[in-house]
Amino acid sequence: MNSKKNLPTSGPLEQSEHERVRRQKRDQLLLRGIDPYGAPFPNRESIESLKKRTERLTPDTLIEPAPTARIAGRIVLFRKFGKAFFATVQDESHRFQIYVRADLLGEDYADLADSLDLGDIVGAEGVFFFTKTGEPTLSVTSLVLLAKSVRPLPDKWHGLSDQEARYRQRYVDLIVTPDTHHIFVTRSMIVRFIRTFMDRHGFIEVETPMMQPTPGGALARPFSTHHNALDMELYLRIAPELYLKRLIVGGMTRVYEINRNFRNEGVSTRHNPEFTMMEFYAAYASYEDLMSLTESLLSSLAMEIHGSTEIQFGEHRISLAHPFRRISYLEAIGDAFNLSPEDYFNNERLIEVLRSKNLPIPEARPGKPFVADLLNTLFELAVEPVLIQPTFVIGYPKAISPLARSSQADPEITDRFELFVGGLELANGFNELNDPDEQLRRFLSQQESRLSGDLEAPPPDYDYVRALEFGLPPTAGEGIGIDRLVMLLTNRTSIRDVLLFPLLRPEA
RNA sequence: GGGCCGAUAGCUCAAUUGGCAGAGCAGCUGACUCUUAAUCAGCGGGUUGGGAGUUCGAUCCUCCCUCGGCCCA
Repeated sequence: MNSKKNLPTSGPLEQSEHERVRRQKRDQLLLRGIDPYGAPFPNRESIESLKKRTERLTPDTLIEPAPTARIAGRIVLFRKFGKAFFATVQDESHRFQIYVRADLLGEDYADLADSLDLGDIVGAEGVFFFTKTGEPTLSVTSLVLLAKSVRPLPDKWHGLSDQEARYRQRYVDLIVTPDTHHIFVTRSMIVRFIRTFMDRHGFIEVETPMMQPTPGGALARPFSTHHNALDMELYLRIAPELYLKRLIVGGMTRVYEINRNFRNEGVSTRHNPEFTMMEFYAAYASYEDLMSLTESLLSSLAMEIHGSTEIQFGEHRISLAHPFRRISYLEAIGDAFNLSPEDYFNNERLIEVLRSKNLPIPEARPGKPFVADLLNTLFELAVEPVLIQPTFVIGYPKAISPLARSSQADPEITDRFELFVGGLELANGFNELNDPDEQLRRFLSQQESRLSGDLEAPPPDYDYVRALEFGLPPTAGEGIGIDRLVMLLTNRTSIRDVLLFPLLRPEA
């Protein structure tokens, strides 16, 4: 039996000496009639606002009466003297120094000063002044403890560098890592900008089911769950696609949705089981229109976030100025491997190339065109990694694009594009299939793959076919991976750095 | 799924052919009413991720497990 288990504790977690000391301080405060988890602190001014309000003052121009202020935040630095102390208070990512003197606080000083710790949350009221060294400071006339922190913060200088701890205890990471706070503020700005952009372009934002009786709109394994009252199986959506197109049938001409998709797949620096996508559909438009819209969105977004269309991503300098480069899928592969057009769909030739480059040969999968996997392997290994500057890949063969509409000019090619930036697949768009009979045939063919073991093939959605039978106008649709876009614009190579709470295994 | 790397005090990190596990910050005690990573003096703090093996002796070597990071698939 661990001796620590015998010590007083309010929870199941073991306590360090630090915690025991802090809990004792907290209990002392209670005995003196001070609530360590104080009341609300109304009419508080943010430190950001206080700094803005006083930023033009200098020690020479500060005249009586000096401004007063009422702020609140967490003590992140603490410099104590005999009967006075300086503390740095943090509110959001902003910091302000307060100066607390026994002779100004009277009896309150002794009660509080001895029991304050780094990490405590306080409210302070006082008068603005400059110290000898010119630091803007609040001379405190009233100080209240708003929340006692009974766990010590990480090293005030080194912060939290253990990646695992930063993901698992994001609350601590946010307190001590200004960069982390900044990423999520930026993420919010990005999403807000996209919404405004889409609204300005005549799209309306909609919300469609996250729980679907028939998962569809992508090739991926879904998460499943159960609805008790209706006693039915439901699936967390892998894409909103089929619902959004139903809305186009219903007469909405431009819709978008920014929300989570769920795919029951592995976790990596580029994949999280739940991730955020924007999907949007425009009736009467073509995938060419969507490419233009995407170029415009990305370059104006870069201007908004960075004040420039030039951004840094890892070792690369990337220009998001439009237009973006366009290349053909097959030609890109052909160029990389010195193939002639008659080799493009020749399985033996493609396998030969893979062998010669010592690349893995994919296994044939039931119900899936083998050539698609061969081409994709070549594409992913030789083409994607070098697509650093924004590039639209177009001209995808029908064999690897089961959801897209065939081109009128060349039935073997689809009217589809994918956008790559910094080696990341960022967007995927195409002209939508609107022939209900062809749609049904593709559903049934996918059903066959499904029955022969392809767990990524979705089941037929007969209601969607019925919707198409009422008539879907020619429509172009696109999905943009929001997490990857945030990675790009915040220069992060792991998706976990742009998710507040990435999925991790349970703690040991 | 595979390879490499990592897990030591609350945090950041040391250490030992295999021989009492150390520092800085944080904490505690004391001094100090203009500091800003405050300073000065003193003190306490460890199941070295978990388990097994080898050994007189394991934080260190071997094996298994857990969690994470990076790369590959």
